[in-house]
Amino acid sequence: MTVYEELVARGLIAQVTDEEEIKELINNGKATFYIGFDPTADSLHVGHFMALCLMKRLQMAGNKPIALLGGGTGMIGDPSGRTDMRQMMTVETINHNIACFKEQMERFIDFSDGKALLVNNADWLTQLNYIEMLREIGPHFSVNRMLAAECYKQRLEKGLSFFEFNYMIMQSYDFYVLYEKYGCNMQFGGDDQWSNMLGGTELIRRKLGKDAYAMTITLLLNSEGNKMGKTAKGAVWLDPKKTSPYEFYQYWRNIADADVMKCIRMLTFLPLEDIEKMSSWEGAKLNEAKEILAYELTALVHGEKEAAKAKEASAAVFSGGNLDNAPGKEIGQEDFEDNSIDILKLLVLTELAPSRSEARRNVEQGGVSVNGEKVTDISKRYSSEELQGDGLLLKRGKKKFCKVTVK
RNA sequence: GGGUGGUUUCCCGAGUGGCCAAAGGGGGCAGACUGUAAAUCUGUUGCGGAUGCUUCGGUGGUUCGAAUCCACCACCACCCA
Repeated sequence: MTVYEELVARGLIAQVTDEEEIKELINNGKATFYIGFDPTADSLHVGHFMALCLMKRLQMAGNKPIALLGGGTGMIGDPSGRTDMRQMMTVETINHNIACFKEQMERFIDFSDGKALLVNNADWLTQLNYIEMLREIGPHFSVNRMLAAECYKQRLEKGLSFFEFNYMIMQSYDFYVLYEKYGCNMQFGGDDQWSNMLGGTELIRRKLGKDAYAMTITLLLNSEGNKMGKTAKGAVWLDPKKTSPYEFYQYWRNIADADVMKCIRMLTFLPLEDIEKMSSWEGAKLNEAKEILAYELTALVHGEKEAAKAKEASAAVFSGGNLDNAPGKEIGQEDFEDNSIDILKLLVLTELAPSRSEARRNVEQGGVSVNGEKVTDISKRYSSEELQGDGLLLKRGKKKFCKVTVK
């Protein structure tokens, strides 16, 4: 099976500019392609992860990836598919984020010996001279056409500033620069990037009379049509300090039935034959698929060891067993009053509840238990002796646990 | 530059002087049911143990009392230039 066929089979490809050409290039390792990452946060998330996996797949097939960090484009912010403007970031924040991205990317992609490149578009975008720039590439863009682009639709109703409108031009210019500098002949990106990417291929054609190609990756949506990898509290991060391996594992373990197979197909590296076998699983059996998905992804992102720990902790917490790896929290002597601590404070300290009010509600509604026993008294206190040794296993709701011990 | 409309709690959106911590919906959380799924039903959803405290773009003002009235400022949308 060729790489291209595999990508199709996994449902990763959304749109392509020229299917035959792209097949030919990537199947034969002749593509030099780039994917852009704007440094919008201090960690990559699941959406980026898909892009990185794609890079890896193509790299394994002999193609050369370029990871483009958006130190320049990040100064503007992509308005595609958004209803409001992104918050402008300071240069310091952008640089910090870039450093974080770099570190995480190096764990996935092999950048040694020029097998892949890591570049920052701030290197050329910030050097541009406004007038020169306008004369050089301005004539190649039609405002009429830009406005017709799907990605601006929402913004044309809510308002789009000239500032953001330029994003597409910057991204197109990136592609052009990379083509000239590194012979980059292909761009990949999320499906929401389609318009921006076409801008690039068109600019290259108009300026250089050469063909370049673009391909978008299917956005990972759940059965309700929302982007995956997002929780009420925000994104599911790849940085273990922001989303612990346990939380990461749990996110995938709790996925909806309708989405499991799609995720396994799109996100894991399991062979397609194995995935085929799983696709007939139904009902409770699907739970096994969820375990596999959670384990595989956690292993890819955090390593086998962390994945095994997360799996064990989950098993322990949900069906009994060794709790050593369960999420835990140590509290200090200073948190005690008269050598004891009340249940609400424990819930807040362990971050199982965001505030005492919320914690109180949880207790009142019968959602809190300690060492398996339901707690209904909001003024219940625990002495520091009770927290010695193995500590207490606090549980809020069905899925949130924390083992509290004293320092 | 001129005009009109707007800015409400996580989001949408009601509220136009006291009965407002603020309707309704979405989302979240908890409970029941289950398979750590979905659907459904119930409760809950600013902070605080409580008398209470802090919120309705910002700043001042009117009033016994303001999310609601006035002034100025900021931001946004639409229309006219």
